[in-house]
Amino acid sequence: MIVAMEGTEPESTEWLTAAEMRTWRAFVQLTVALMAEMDEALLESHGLTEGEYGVLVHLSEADDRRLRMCDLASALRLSPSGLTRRIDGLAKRGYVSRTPSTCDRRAMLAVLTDEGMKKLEDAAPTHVASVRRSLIDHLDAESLQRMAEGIEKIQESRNRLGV
Amino acid sequence: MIVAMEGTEPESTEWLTAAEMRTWRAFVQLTVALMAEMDEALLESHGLTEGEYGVLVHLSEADDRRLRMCDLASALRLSPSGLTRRIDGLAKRGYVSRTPSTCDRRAMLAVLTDEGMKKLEDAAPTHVASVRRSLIDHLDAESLQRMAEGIEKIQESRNRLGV
DNA sequence: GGTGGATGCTTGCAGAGTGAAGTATTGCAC
DNA sequence: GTGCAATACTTCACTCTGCAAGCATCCACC
Repeated sequence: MIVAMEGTEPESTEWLTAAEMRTWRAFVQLTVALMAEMDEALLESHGLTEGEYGVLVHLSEADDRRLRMCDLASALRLSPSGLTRRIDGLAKRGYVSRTPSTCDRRAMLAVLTDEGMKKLEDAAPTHVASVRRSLIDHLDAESLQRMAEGIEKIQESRNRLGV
Repeated sequence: MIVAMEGTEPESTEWLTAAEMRTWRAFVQLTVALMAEMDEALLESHGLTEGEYGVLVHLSEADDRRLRMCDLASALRLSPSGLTRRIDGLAKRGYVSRTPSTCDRRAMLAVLTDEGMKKLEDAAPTHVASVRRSLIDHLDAESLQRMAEGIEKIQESRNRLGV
């Protein structure tokens, strides 16, 4: 493969060693599979996409169960228009409502309704079970710990370098 | 948060501990950021999406630089129609061509053109650099090794259980 | 206290993906 | 060999997303 070196020396800054390449590919493959499984499980059992579930989770954790659209959008890494439409869908089903902000009349607040909270409480066990079944149950405590450390290390380093 | 337990006991099969929850969230957050960075870097510098790059990579590694559409689709985890359109785009730019299979007249083969191969060789360093800059350079050799082991372990276990 | 740039949201449009339907071909059962 | 299910691909209709444009509001500066 054209991006992998034959040797195993890690000092190159240009190419990936074969081992690094394998790891990268495995990582990508795993994450794609994981996300697909999460999504399917939740959609099938509760009619929610992972994206919609994410909205409910974020709102449930916010003060007063409400967030400004723009804050929610950046938390979900979604464009403003993307969020508008996602909230449209959730609002139509009664899980979220919109309220204009009193302090900034430009802003809209997305509010988790009681029905939405109920839906979230309903769906959460399915989501958690998926996370367990797809990922966590495949690691013993020590490996899990190490993976967590690795992820933390990456995030730290990335944040430090401002990526 | 409604899916995280307060304690740290790992024995529950229903809920996630707070630590597990943190790890899961960090993982998701990291992967989303990573994929976005990869995609942006490649698109900006070479006008290829990660998906299109994937097509070129797979074809470049295949015998005779060609693959049946259906095999390519499953390798890329893409629906048949999705692949048709993606190949349309690459064919329009001359990187891939289509040839009917001689042995099975239902099948079409996607073939990597010389121009496509050149494009791939051109784009690969960018992709590799992204992988380094976004992920691999943030880990020392030992941590990288551990992460790789963890991913392998997960995949093994998942395969064994037929997930 | 105006005014101009920044900010927040929605809408129109375009791109990429999926699933179902349609067509062509294969291959197994009989 | 004939019939029929399975397979391979494309097209169509739809969804989801982002960008650009448009409108309302805010804020900072004169």
